[in-house]
Amino acid sequence: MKKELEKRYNPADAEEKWYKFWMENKFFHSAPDQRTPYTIVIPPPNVTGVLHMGHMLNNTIQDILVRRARMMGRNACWVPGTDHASIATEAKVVAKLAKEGIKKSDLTREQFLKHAWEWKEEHGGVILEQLKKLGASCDWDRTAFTMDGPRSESVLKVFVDLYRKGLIYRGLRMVNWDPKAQTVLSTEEVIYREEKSKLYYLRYYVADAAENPVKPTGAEGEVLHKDAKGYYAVVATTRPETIMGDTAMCINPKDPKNQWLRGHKVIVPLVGRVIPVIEDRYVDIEFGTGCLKVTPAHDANDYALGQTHNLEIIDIFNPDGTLSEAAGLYVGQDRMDVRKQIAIDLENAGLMEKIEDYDNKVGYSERNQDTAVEPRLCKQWFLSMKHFADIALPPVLEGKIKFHPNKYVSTYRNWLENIQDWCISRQLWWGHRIPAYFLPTAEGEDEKFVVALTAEEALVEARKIAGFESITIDQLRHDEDALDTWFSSWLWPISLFDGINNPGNKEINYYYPTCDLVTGPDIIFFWVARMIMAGEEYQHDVPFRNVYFTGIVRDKLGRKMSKSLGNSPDPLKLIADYGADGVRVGMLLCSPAGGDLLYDDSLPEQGRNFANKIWNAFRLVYSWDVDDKLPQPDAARVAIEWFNQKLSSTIEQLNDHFDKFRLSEALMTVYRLFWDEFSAWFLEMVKPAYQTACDVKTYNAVIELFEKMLKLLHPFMPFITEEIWQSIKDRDKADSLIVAKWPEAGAFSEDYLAEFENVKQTIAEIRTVRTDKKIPNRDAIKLFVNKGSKGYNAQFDSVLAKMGNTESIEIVSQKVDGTVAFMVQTTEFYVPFGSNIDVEAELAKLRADRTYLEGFLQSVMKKLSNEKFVNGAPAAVVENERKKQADAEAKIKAIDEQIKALENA
RNA sequence: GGGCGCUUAGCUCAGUUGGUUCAGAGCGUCUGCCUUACAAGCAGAGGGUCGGGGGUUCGAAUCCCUCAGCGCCCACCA
Repeated sequence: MKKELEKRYNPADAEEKWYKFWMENKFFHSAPDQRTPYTIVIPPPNVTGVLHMGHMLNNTIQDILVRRARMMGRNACWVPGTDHASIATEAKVVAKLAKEGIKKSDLTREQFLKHAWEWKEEHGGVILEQLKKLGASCDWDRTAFTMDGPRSESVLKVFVDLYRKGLIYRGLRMVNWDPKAQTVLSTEEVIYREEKSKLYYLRYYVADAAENPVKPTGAEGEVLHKDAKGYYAVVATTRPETIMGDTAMCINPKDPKNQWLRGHKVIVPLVGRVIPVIEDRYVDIEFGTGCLKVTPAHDANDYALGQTHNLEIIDIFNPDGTLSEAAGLYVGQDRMDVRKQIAIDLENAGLMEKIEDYDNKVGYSERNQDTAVEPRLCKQWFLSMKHFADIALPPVLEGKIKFHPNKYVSTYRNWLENIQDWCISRQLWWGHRIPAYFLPTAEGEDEKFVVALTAEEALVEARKIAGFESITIDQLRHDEDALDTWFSSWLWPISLFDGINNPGNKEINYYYPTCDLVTGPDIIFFWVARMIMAGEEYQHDVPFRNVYFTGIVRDKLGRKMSKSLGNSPDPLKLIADYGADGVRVGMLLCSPAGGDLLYDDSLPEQGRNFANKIWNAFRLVYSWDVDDKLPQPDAARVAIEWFNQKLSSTIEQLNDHFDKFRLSEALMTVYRLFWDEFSAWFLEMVKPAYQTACDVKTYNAVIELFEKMLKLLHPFMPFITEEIWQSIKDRDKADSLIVAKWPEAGAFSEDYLAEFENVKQTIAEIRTVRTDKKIPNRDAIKLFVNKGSKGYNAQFDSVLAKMGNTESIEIVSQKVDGTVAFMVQTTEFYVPFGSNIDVEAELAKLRADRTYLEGFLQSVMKKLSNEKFVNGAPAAVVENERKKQADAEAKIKAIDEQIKALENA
């Protein structure tokens, strides 16, 4: 006895049941074999992160690709994992400790890391559990972590290797300092924001007027400032708090305004330090007053100037952004507070010329967007990028790696062609500790270090250095810094298969290069480009063939989803409300590659409704009784033939969409196929009459077609399709839709399908007549067909009869009295109107149609009477126009006859 | 300042090399239906001079120029 099915699909039970089933049967697991591999590595989410809408979109897409590949017979391997996310995780641990009253600075490295690992164990991997709810078919046996054993070992080995290749070096550079996290950042990690700020004009009095009197040069446009205290220069700055670090003032040698300052010395306001006026063409004559204060320790350009002009460097900040002893003033106060205070003090001292409003760009840490980044002079580890740019550019330009959408190729090239060296050291503990060991050196002596995998190896290296032959391991000081997180991420497609530690092993040989990478364009530099570099360097091959860039998930108003705006829905709640399948469909419905997704609850709702539609189609078929003695109705025979062809044609389109990564369109193609063609047309055509059974031939065909539909739907909606797959007929225990074979497109004829569209149109017209003339659906009608050239084919009569509920279909040669007419292509159909007919309304409609056709005909005639067109256009196009002409003329003639008939009636 | 991209129906987007009635889809809107799979549904309907202007062509949403608006990335203008 068949069980009673719920009227609405209930996702919760099915999702849990089938995910468990897939796991137990190891359908997600992959091991190298004879099949062609299909590999995706997950963009590892932060280990302590939680699922957000961006992950939902990204992982839905990956799962769709993986599931389809699996059904295509590929050995699908989707490797999951998490990222240690050095800076973000360390910040979380620091914050957590702070709540408990523990300061990081009071802990040893070991103590801190213990807390961090505890935190990781507690919160780590939650996000992976959440992905399971979404239906992600990852090979969980392969779950990796960027800081686990094999990955850490890979990172260190690569560091040592690149150092030995001379590509990693240590250098004193102006770097970006995050005073909150107290670490340096790479240039890529700094994001600039436009801000309303102030431009302060400060007075720098001439210091040496006594021995070197100020002499106006008389140059045209010269600007001299003088008051009771003497001559002074005016310097415009956005950062008055840095004047304690000023060691020069700079003018452009060609600036007429400031010629008189040449060779003088000026006094830094408040500070009282006497500094030289230097000249450099770097200074923009047009900006401000043309006078620039030079603070070599706190601005990259000023630093360059300092190098050129041999200026003293005074670092006035502590690592936490407060003023240091070196500043002399405001010591211990925060730089932002000092900015406000010093403006007041300068004003009071009569040293402020004026203050103007100014739009400025300020750099912030990508991870910590409330603290401005401070340029700071530091010794750090760098990776020389020229070599990597050289090897990473060709595969993308030559199309060995394809970007979807393609426009990001320009972005990629632009970045690589202007690449800067990568600062890879971070002043953090949570991360891969840099395998460098410093040797003891005297004060003021240049640092000495060795790079090696372990302290023991470092010792061996160190002892080779003259003067250190008898050094002990305790005397080596392991570098305190950790590596940038991306220095491990860039190895991900290799390190997941242990290709660094075990070059050429079976796994790396089989799975590498991976196939598709799905990620956001915001990490094209951080991650995508660098993976290509690492891939070319260590595998001598690309890490992936295709990169699918997802858009950003925004709210309905186009705002980025964020915690602070509170406009981001909870993904797990969405899954609970709409079902995982519903949410997946919703995410994909309107997200073209590279295009932003404007999320709205109506999207998963549409997905849920679609799931329900599928469910009810199943309920219908499920409810049929089968009678093997019944003959197959002709309508069913025709319907099956038609749908087979329709299906084949759609599979071709669908595969094409997949091949071109047009996933939204792929989904929409299946959506329409199921809803419109399969449900609204096909099932209605084969549906047995009320309380009658279905013949066995039709039933079997319907089940088979339904199965094919389920296969096409499965990548998008894995749960409901598996649920129905398992219920629609008896199966072996381990049979599963997830490993079913993707349907192949059979033969089909475009002409046949087009002809069938005429049948559908005829049925639609009959329905319209029924509605207009208030003829109930249950009343059978007579249908007359005026023999026409196209638009009617008797082979579809059975379908026409069933769907239109006709009692007869009769060929006639002229309009039948007491009928209304409609036209499909050039064929006229007549349906008797039961009761009254509104002649005037009918005439008005016909005349409107006629007017339209007249206009259409005229435009066609215009083309055909144009000799240039007839001679210039391809014959097929011209022929087509002739057909259009004939059709239009035939239609007009028919309408005229109808009008005449009505007028006479 | 440099580079890239976008502008098609109320909304989100398709529209491949110019040429089938090419002006489309989904959603929304409107009308009528609780028809025995599904009201989370069914049957229909309306809606756009393809951002403006100019050009090439027999023919332009599609190619070229120009203007306007929007978005993204890069860049040291204090």
